[in-house]
Amino acid sequence: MKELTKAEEQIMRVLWKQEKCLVRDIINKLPDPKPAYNTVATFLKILEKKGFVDRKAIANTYQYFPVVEKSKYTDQFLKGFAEKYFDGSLKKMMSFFIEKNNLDLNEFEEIQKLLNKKKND
Amino acid sequence: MKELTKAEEQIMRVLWKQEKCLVRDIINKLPDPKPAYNTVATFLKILEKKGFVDRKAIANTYQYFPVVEKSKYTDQFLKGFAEKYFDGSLKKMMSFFIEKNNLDLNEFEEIQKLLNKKKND
DNA sequence: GGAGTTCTACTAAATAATTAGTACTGTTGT
DNA sequence: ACAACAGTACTAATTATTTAGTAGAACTCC
Repeated sequence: MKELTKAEEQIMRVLWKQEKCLVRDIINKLPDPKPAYNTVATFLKILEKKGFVDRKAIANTYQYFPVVEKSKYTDQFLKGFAEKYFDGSLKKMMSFFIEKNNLDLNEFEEIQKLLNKKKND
Repeated sequence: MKELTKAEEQIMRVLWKQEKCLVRDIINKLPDPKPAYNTVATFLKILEKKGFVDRKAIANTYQYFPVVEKSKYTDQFLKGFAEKYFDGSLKKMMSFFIEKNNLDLNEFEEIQKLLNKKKND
């Protein structure tokens, strides 16, 4: 799976949220200043070539939709990040979160519950 | 704090590991194909301007060292990532790890221990 | 049935990131 | 003192990324 550049990523994030979109829909979801229609169309073409999106002819236009799942992308990305910054250890990365970021008590407990559940699988 | 581009990041990672380096040391640590001396020197200049590194005259050359801590950078980076992909919720991001990645039993327990310790602070 | 509108394909301009050359400065060993 | 070497500053070439224009196809609605 290739990497996404920043602009490509922004469009993928819209697509992941909406599941399927016309070019116009994507523009509407993007923050101001809105890019030109063709700018978005160009990125969709790039993303299609990279294998991140596909499209379906519908009425007199195309509907675009993600081919790579968001969770697959984030998973790979975070693993890559752990590789680079935490000796490839997800445990170290999680420990870093726990140490560094103040989760509130509820959140701690929810995570613990989840851990217990997982542990018994 | 600014963002690092890929090439800049690679140099920072050497610097974070070594703490202080001459240009030559950095080149030695980089994987083949090794970049030209001047390539590295250029990036160090950029990084200096961006406020990520500083340098000290030593003997007849300069010694470079990081000014931004690695943990500060990763922390900010991961928060930004959580922002974009997990509605800003670190808890969601951690849950994602737990669901997705198979930590082994030991790792689970270590994380739990850490959580307990933190909870009682 | 043609003026206006909407979309696509193709292309290209603008900007950012990456890589390294050249010229100069100072150091070293003889 | 000076040839050979190492480092630095300045500059420039190359490539990747971002942005959007232009031309043409197709539909739309008097």
